[in-house]
Amino acid sequence: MPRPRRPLLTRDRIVETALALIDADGLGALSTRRLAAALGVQGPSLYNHFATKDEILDAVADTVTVAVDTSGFASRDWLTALRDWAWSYRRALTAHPNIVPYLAQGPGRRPAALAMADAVYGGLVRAGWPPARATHIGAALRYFVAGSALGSFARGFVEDPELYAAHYPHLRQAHRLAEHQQSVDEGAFALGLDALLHGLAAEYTRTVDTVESARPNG
Amino acid sequence: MPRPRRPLLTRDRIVETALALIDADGLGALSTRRLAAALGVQGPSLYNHFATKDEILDAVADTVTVAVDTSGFASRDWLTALRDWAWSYRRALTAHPNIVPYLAQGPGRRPAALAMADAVYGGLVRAGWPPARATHIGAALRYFVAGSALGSFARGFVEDPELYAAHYPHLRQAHRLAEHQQSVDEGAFALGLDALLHGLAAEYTRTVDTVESARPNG
DNA sequence: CTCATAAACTAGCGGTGTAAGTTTTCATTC
DNA sequence: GAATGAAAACTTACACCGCTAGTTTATGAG
Repeated sequence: MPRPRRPLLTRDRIVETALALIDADGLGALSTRRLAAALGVQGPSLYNHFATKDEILDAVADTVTVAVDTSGFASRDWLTALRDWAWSYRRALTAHPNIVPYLAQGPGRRPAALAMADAVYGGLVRAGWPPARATHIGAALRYFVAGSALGSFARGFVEDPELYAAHYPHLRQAHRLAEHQQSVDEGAFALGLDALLHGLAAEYTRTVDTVESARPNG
Repeated sequence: MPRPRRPLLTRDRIVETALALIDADGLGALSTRRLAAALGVQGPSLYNHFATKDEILDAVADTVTVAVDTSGFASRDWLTALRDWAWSYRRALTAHPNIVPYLAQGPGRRPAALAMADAVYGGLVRAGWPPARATHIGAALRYFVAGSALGSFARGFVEDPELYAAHYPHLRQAHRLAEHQQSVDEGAFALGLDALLHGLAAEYTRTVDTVESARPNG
């Protein structure tokens, strides 16, 4: 088949289909040939639109990140903004957990990821956090959200009662974690996020408020 | 070459070499053929000692986990034990960051990972946390530690000043993050862990202490 | 001494990412 | 409107991948 009258592929169609395949069968199951087949095309044709497979994955990762809402940093207090962002971030990632290991490596050159980092860091600095602290806070929350979305904690435990009964006395009920996967994973996230933010709020009054009030114009 | 007089391979030697290759060149660069070559052997010979490549990776992941110290749960208060464990866990993972994406998928059937989960959960329950809360706390800390070790936050940002200058005003200094990688990553971890534990301590006095004192024998 | 097992080998299957070169169509310029 | 160069599909091919099957020979147990 030569060049068709109307292109069979577009970058958007490729990314969309790749995400669907990743969601359905996992990151490891995405090959250029399978992706091309799903698009009704031969493998190498993809390279007319992307230079490498990683470039496709970058685009997929960024479309997932686009869904993250950072608008709170423009309109709410920093603590509320942080909480809303963290939940939105988590929702975006858990909607497509299989891409998380790729995405979690950092923003790289992906526009949506960079825009998110920019909004978070900017919001924290504007709220009065010293730059170094703002970096640390953004990183710490990213650690927590990415870790929570990287894989289900609950599904990490095999559903085999005998495995635990023998050698791990406290894990006797671990084989039942999978049943309650969502409530376990989400409950752990909620608890951890609340604790984290509680601790940050205390730190804020301890450092930022103190510094503000010590300044002539504070 | 037929069966040699003394075995060329042992499970330990395979795991050791695999970890060294992963440390040096990344998880993606570990192939059975490259691993075998590093051991002075042909690829398929590995399958006399391990059934699949994943079984090798499981063994590698578990040797990394063995280094994690959970002894605090037997001798210290739960908050100190949690802090010591988290730091030890982080040190073990950051010593071999390339295996973290594999290891972070859950304990599976890996003995060291299960023993760690057992110690943490058991310690928290013994300290008075309700079982569901103990699960959440263990999961939340695992999220945070795994997320922090999954990849450097600092190295996630490209060292290209122009990338940021144009569109991401608050990230103007992001290209310099790599210079301070360790202090950024570790500072973020320290800040986040302190905040998390601070929040958990508050939660403890709010729930567990209250319940204890409300019980007849409290 | 016999013989099943263990531990290496070679050959090969179906799959991978991607480079190279071909063909035809589209869009632009004279 | 003709010429031309880029675009977008194709086929072929390479080097590598995990793993299976079958072969050979040394080992260790009966």
